[in-house]
Amino acid sequence: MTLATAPDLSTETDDCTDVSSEADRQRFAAIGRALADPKRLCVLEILAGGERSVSDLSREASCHVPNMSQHLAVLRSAGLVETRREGNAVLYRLANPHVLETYRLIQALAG
Amino acid sequence: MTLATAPDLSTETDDCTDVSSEADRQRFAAIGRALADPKRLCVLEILAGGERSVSDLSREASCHVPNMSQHLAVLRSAGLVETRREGNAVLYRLANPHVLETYRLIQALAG
DNA sequence: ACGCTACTTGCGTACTTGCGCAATCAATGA
DNA sequence: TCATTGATTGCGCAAGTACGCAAGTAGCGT
Repeated sequence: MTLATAPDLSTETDDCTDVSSEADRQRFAAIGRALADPKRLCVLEILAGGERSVSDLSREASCHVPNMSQHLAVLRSAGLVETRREGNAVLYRLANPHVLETYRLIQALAG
Repeated sequence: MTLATAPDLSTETDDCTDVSSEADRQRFAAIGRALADPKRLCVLEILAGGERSVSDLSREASCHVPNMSQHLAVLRSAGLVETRREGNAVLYRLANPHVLETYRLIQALAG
């Protein structure tokens, strides 16, 4: 019906004509959701400058600590950031360089 | 307070210590939101194989046409897909190669 | 004009998310 | 042990989102 080039990629177990399973797409979407909030993107930008505590982050992103903690939980469960404790403080950092790379690409898309 | 490397990037007009303005992050987040749904990711995968009509897409992604139309509207307003009319049909395609590249990176992140 | 097919929009409902606030947990120091 | 600082969790509400269904719009053929 379309004149489209075609469905070449086959051998799929799923409804969708392509590479990923629905479960996979669910995981990818979770990452999308983590990247779907300006405050969380702000956090990524700050963390690009290095490890920060929750209170640092909430100060620099101007939001209340509990709210920041929730945003960080989203980022963490998406695997975009990791933590370590240092005494009283919990320090957050980017999980790996791909995170920033992905964010840069999104910025380019919005360009 | 942290031992973190520091706030080097300065000269910002904004609350956040980094490169983007809040308005920019809002636009980036809109792209994140567009990527935050499995069905929309499915659409991107299908469109990676070439232009498709709305009814093609809804069949291949197994969802009802009006629902698909709404998902496509989200993708379109995020600038991820573009359309052209061909007679009765509206054909959707990826707006540019960066879209797929970004999606691949997200998949890698989820890896 | 009509009907037909393809797509979009509007509306109601169920579900999810972001946020502030209060309460709680965790680590340190007196 | 108790107080203090730092972070997380639970709760309630407002706002946003996904979906199905019905209604509306757009192009094509008769």
